[in-house]
Amino acid sequence: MVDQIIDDETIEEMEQLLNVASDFTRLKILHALLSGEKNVGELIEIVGASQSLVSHQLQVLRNNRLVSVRKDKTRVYYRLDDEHINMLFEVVYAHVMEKRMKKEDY
Amino acid sequence: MVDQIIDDETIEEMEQLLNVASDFTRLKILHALLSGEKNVGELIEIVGASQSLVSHQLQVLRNNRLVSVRKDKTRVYYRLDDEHINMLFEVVYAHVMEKRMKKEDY
DNA sequence: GACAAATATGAATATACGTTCATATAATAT
DNA sequence: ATATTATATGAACGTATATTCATATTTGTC
Repeated sequence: MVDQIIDDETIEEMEQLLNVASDFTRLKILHALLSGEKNVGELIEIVGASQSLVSHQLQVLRNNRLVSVRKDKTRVYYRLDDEHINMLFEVVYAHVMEKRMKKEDY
Repeated sequence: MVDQIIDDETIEEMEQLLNVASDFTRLKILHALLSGEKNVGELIEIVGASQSLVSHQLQVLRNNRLVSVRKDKTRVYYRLDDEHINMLFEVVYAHVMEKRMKKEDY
């Protein structure tokens, strides 16, 4: 399926998505959202980063449409806007685990 | 499966993998290798980047064990060292395609 | 050994970006 | 209206890294 020719524009878009995903703070946010929507305060708590940092990174996730927003009074709730994020997590997680195995029997 | 608690060390390793994958040149190299092993000269041709750049990026892929190496006389052949790369490609590709659909009916 | 071809490596540069700090905005409550 | 809570935003800084240029290394051939 993917072992066809992929044009450069598509590769660039793939690069873009992977770039957004390849940050510790954003990964923690995405992971937190796997179990359902959370507001910013909750995310700050779970991720363990500063308010400003979490807010900035949420902006990045928003701009790239990985998350969508819902406002309720003063709270802002974020949730995953993409079913593929789950699969992305699965694949990357599986990779990391396998590499860990291989390392053990060096 | 992944909607469990994932410790920070694992997240860091996921970040690391995604970082390696999130580069245009490296993505093109990985994509070229999906169809089978290639030597450096062939990769330079396919990717359309300079000899130095391809060689540098191959080093990054090597260091992170995404590719493995085989030498034959003066040629060096690279191939994917991981079955998950295929799946990673599939997932990211699917994501990009879906986002493209959604954009069309803005 | 000298030379050529294939690949790797090191230094230098420029740019992108993650994080912090300070401040702004928006909504609610008193 | 003021104060408070929740969230967003802008500037500044430091660091990581992609790319280029020049040079080194390795292997094979003459």
